[in-house]
Amino acid sequence: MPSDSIDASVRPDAVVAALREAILSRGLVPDAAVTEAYVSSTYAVARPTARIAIDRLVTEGLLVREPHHAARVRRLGRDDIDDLFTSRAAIEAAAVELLAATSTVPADAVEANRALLDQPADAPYAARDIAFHRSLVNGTTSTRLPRLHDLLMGEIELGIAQVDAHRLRSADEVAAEHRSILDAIAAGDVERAGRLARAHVLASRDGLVAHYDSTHGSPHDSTHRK
Amino acid sequence: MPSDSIDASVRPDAVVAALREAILSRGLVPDAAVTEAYVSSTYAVARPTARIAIDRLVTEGLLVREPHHAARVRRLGRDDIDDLFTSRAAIEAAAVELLAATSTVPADAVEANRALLDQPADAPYAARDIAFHRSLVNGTTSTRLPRLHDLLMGEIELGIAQVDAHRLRSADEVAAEHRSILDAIAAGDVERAGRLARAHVLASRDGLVAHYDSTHGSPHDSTHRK
DNA sequence: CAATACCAGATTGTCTGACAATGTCAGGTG
DNA sequence: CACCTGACATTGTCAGACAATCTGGTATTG
Repeated sequence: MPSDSIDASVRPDAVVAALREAILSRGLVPDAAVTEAYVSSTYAVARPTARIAIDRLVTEGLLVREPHHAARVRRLGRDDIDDLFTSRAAIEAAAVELLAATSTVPADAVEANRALLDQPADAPYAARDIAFHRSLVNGTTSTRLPRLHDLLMGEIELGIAQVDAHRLRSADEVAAEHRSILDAIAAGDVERAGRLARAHVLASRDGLVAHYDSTHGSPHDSTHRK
Repeated sequence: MPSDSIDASVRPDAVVAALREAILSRGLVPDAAVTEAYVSSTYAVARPTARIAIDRLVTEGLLVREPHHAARVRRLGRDDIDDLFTSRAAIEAAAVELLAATSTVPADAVEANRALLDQPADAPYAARDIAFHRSLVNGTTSTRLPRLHDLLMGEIELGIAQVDAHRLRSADEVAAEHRSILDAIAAGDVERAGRLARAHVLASRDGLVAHYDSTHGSPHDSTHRK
């Protein structure tokens, strides 16, 4: 009972936000059925409205649905994590290259990275890390790159929640890499900025995938599909 | 769009397809109002169903909507074209690099490129060109890259329809570049394949933008609000 | 005569309630 | 024990209704 903290203006949006929160906080575990009736009664909206909210989360990739079946919370596998971060690396590299081309360092990216260091060393920093990356992409003049990035980040947040990986690397280490990316942008070094950004994201990918393998046992797969 | 909704028997999906067709074929011109009532009566569905269809096209970017206003067919400006192709270049380069890493040449990409050459020289080749690019991205093992690519291509098709640009370059020329990309993939040359793919898409961008400038004269554009 | 207040129409945003289609699963039957 | 059947759960869609909100024009007012 997340209570009815929904007096937002647009109803379906509020429901989407509440549902997303529930999913990402693992209030709804992977494979859990999310029926229209459940959403309808939990958030005190009509079933059509609940249906719309579920629809949106399906297109966001947080829920999956087959015809005439209840939607379920998506379970991300090793290959999904791999794919998500590989795609994300491409987007972020492109964004960072755009920034470097005009030596534009987004102010809130700097701010976000500072916040990352101000945290106590043992605090989970995933949210602040993500904030940094988002502000990088949002700092470009592009409107499509943030759109694509958001799409990926929604699923990635789900993946991070499912692969219960806190602090695979230290916040200091991560922040230092962020710093070097910002430096390359400021220097207008397009090639280096892009390379660093790509490497940074791919390192996260490899860390997560390795962690996934070590916790889920199965050691072989790679580019094979299920 | 064709990303997940494979069941065409679903009403809203059918309406979405029909509406998209109408928009891309310019049956609905830019800035034309698309009210729920219009969709409802035109396609003989209830208003809620029409609303859902409009919703989807808004998230696809073909329609724009402000609260309490009718949705309108999106008008793409110079900056939009630029942004779309720049983002697309990043996606396609990433896809082609994935293919080259395993020297995987998608069979239907070869086929699509052959079809491009078999066309009479003066025929519009936009559809076949797009088919080639789609099959490249779909040929990867990634599931997210095609999703992102589709999102961009939907808007890009709209842009190509709006900027009435037939054959800025000859089909032969385009097919030759495709050929060299396929060669690089077959050779497993990741760097070269990515570079060629990026250049190929950016060349299209520059051609379209130049054409836009020459036909629309004024260097201003984008969504005009009052 | 100009500026403002206000009213009517259009359109969206959401609800209630209903019904058919489809998929699931437990029980009964041979 | 395999198989059929029918109740149940859930989705997919519809119809109609009503309040909220925006637009544009008209009437009121200074």
